[in-house]
Amino acid sequence: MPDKSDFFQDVYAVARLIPPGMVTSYGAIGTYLGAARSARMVGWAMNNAQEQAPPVPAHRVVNRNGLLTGKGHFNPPCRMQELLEKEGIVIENDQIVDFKAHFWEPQEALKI
DNA sequence: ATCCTGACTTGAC
DNA sequence: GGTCAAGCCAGGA
Repeated sequence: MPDKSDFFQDVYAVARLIPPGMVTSYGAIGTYLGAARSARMVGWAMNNAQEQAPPVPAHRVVNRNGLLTGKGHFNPPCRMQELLEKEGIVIENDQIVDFKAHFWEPQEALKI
């Protein structure tokens, strides 16, 4: 059934596990999946995530800088920022304020 | 088949 | 501390 690699499904699964008000980085997911050097694939997976039936909170996934790099890839751009702000995350200049405090690590959430 | 690009990360200067 | 360059895998031309 896996049209795409299971890696993609795994990325979606982890992304959906991200609790509201929390954000994570592509590398964090990649590292958890064992693809630390393939953070780009995580981003590519997110591109398909928009077509996935179960909505994937891609807006909770940002780069290691806490910068909303994928903002322009959303259906309506800037939607990402609004969604994050709606969840209580403060964003300034397309960058998450106190990103470290809102950082969510799959390895920690899924218990080591 | 090659070359380039891309929602990234890390190491080095 | 910021900036540059290389590495990474997949997809499109």
